[in-house]
Amino acid sequence: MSFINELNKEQLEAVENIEGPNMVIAGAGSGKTRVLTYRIAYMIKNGIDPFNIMALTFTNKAAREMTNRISNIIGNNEALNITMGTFHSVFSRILRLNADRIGYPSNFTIYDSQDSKSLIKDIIKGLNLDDKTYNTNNILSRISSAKNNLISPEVYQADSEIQMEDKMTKRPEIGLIYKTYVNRCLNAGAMDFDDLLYKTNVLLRDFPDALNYYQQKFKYILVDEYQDTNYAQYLIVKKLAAVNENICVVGDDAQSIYSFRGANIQNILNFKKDYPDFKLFKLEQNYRSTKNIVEAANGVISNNKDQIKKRVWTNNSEGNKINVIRCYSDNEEGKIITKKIHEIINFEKVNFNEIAILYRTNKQSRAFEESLRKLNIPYKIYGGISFYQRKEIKDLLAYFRIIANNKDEEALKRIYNYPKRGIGKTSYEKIIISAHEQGVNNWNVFENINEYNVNISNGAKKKIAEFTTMIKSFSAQINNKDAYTIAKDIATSSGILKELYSEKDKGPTEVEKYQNVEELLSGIKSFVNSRTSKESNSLSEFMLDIALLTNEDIDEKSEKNDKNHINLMTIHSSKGLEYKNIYLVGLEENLFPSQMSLSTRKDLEEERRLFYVAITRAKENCTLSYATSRFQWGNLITSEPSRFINEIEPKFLNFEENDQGKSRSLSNKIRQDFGLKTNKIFKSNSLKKLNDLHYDPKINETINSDLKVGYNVKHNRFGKGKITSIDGKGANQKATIFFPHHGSKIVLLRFAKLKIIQE
DNA sequence: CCAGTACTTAGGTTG
DNA sequence: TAAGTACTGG
Repeated sequence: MSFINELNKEQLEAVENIEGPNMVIAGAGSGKTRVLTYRIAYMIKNGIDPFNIMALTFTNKAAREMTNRISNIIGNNEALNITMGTFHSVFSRILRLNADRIGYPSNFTIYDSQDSKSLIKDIIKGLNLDDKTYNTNNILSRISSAKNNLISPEVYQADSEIQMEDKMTKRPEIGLIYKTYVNRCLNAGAMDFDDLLYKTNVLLRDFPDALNYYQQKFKYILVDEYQDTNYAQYLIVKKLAAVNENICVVGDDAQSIYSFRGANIQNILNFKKDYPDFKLFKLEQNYRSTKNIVEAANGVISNNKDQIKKRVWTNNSEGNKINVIRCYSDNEEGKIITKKIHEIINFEKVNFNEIAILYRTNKQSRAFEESLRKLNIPYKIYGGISFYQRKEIKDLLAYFRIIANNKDEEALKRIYNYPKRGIGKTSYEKIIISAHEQGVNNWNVFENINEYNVNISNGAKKKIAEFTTMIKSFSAQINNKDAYTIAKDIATSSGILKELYSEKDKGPTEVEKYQNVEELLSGIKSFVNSRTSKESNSLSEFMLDIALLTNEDIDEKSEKNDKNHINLMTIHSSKGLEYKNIYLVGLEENLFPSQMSLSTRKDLEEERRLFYVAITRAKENCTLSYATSRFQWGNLITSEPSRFINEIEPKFLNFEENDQGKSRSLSNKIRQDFGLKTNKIFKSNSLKKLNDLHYDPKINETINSDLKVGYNVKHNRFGKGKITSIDGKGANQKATIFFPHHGSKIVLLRFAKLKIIQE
């Protein structure tokens, strides 16, 4: 293998030490992926059977890319025999093989977080608890963190410390909710994301033969992004590696950004306790970024107390300073950044795919999306709602789910009356109550509606019988027909296709829904075509890890996957990626760092690591921007620049003038801003005050100064009308408009998108 | 049971 | 703002 000249000394050592416990601490841009791929290729070249290797990655995409790269290095398809993927996907497969041992059917459903939330909401309602004290999201994250720490409902309810915490927050029944939730999932033959890790631990704990089998099988274990593993993941790895101790973990404590998901930075710090004779390799040379970027990032991260000692350095050129741009509003930020991008594309001939806009929260993408569209710059938004999460897709999938697994309660809830078939919510609720009284699954009552004494009309009972007959007839066929044939049948017989087809003329959203369903069906068709004769092409097979796929996984497979676009994503999803030009936007206090992270050092340090991750994505140019005002839930809030800008040494920064308002934004004035601290949040009732003081006509383009009394305008909802008066100033400006069909209305100009009609 | 409407409330990152 | 829920009258 000719890799020796492609690796530096430390990298080479990390590649060649394949026995025993190893930890690779890999600074940003230090060639971590290269080390991992070469290491695995080296193992295979040295006679290790790929079937004995397990490599756990952070995303499915990373796993696919690594498999390809290894194949290229070793020159054959052996890499396909490595067990490689995310924790969730690898262990969901193992769980399916062993499902009967832990009381699950092998075709168990995987509940996504929508399903989990909906179930928890149900339980809270069923227990007659106040849904404000028992906030669904809070409860779910509490349950999730219990599972990630392998705390069972019984332990949860018995643990005095936990009980104390819940009493303090006046939610003593969380334990009961947790217990009910677990039972309902078991009853429905469903696992949520956390169960995939939790139940794997149960399997390895309670079934020594299974543990032994997988210990023998996975003689070599590699874990990427180890800093982002949680306790449940840690323990799985520890158990599997216990016999052979050929374990290699790779990570960077400075890039740990998933504690909200239970990730425990201690896992990386504790490695030496579990494996006292471990070897440590530090990759500190950064090959990605310029000196300015590397050193600016080092300075920022040094503000954190908890970290492994290392000094990331680079031989690359000094490069440009980091630009800082001030904007007046979120919309202006969108326009200015987009304009900058437009310029480098046109004048510096930068390719679209060398550019990324990174933000803290998904909703920030909107302003950029709009401006990019106006300038005709192709872009792709990563993350956001996955294809499989769309309502129309989930509805059809719910049919597939319940056909594969009749007990899937969340699927039943979605579709018992979709499309409308005359089974009302009241009837459904009566059935649930009856099922709970009898201690059976909801489906049991559905399929035997006449045997249970449920007080609903005979008409409704008849509809229910028709519905269950349909589902059962499909269930009977599911293993005899290929996925596409049966999926198409279901889409037709259920009435979904007809329903969506008939709504198509309502508007573009409806057309899109129909197209999405068509796309799902054609995806199933190509799934069927791609299967060899040895592989199952059933619908159940297709459904196996649908819940674990992200948009990126889907795009990757699709042929129209055109990479020539600029990239928009959250900082979290930018992990592991690099771009020549990074635009890091929304650098404001309370947004980044997020308001929720301000109360503890631990949370704030994680935000700082997130900031560190963000700037180290940049190879050559990094631009930071912030807006001094921003719309949030219909209210305008003012904001101060993020403290993180201040944490970069000034010698690395270049405060750029915002050329949309040169006269207003002198760089020394920007610096003054940094002295200010807390944000003032203006709620609706104090909006007036704000407008009188701060209003800038350029703040929001929707305010149309061209409007005058007497103009004929068109309103989205009310149609044509005539302006009879305009009053108020700035953002509070409103018009009274007379609409022939709706009478006189007063509208806020900043919300009403009025079009002037030329007479 | 259903459709249209008024009201409420959302804290953020993901497999 | 936007999404989801509760209410109301057909």
